[in-house]
Amino acid sequence: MNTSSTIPKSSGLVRKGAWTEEEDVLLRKCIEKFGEGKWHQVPVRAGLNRCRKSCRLGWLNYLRPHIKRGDFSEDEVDLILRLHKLLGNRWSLIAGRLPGRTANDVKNYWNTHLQRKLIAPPRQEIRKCRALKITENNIVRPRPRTFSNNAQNISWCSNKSITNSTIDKDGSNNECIRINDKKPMAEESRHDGVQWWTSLLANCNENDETAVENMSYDKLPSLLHEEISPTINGGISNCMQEGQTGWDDFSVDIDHLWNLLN
DNA sequence: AATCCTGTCAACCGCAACCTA
DNA sequence: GTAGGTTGCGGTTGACAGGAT
Repeated sequence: MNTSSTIPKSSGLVRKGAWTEEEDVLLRKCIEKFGEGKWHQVPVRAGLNRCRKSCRLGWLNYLRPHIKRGDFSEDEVDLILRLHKLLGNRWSLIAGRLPGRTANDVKNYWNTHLQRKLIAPPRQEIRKCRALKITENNIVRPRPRTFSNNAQNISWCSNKSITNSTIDKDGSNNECIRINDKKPMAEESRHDGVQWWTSLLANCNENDETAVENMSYDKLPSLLHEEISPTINGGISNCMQEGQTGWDDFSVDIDHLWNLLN
């Protein structure tokens, strides 16, 4: 972030481009004083000639405490692969499971290191890949959002009240989520959420139990075939139900997922 | 030594979801 | 119900560094 040597680009009144050390200090002081959030006020409060997005990004990706820099460990890479297989490009969710890593970091790492490996494996491995049976995997795409107190009665996605789901397989062997339209108690719903993850993982493991256990090229093709299922998108909303007010609650379910992954 | 090529990553942009009046 | 404002996400871009030629 501190690349004051670079020539700042400017368009109109709002500064763009790399942040200077001085700007970093101003932003840090502002956040320390007023806390995170209210990003539209941050540029004024901090005395920065930056747009609120730039301020937010600067804080979240670089100035926030405990940001981890440097190479990803094997464990981290393994986890990224597992979660990406499960969640798709939900970088913020994946980053949420990697302490000190930001969504931008994870996304960049995926695009530069992992995606390249997936798309262009070494020639000698291509033949191996072809020989493998390729299975399709559905990707869960929860839409992370913040929820106010008012929002707790709102279904996570805009679908009707979806409360219980099971993973099902139709005749074509495509997995889908069957939504049952009933309203469980809060505890029940959380349990359902855990069950949902459990079922999902069980299904994933059924397809290729060790596909992401060992990061080798001959295991990668199955990761390439990801389909986004809108029904799954609805299904995951089951994880957040009555009495669950936001991602804090959801993270509990993610914790279960985490345990299941390990 | 100069130039080109490629990889990396910080930062920006557009957009959908959400909030509030 | 809705319009305007805000937030956060993911995709993309562009500057820079280092290696190859």
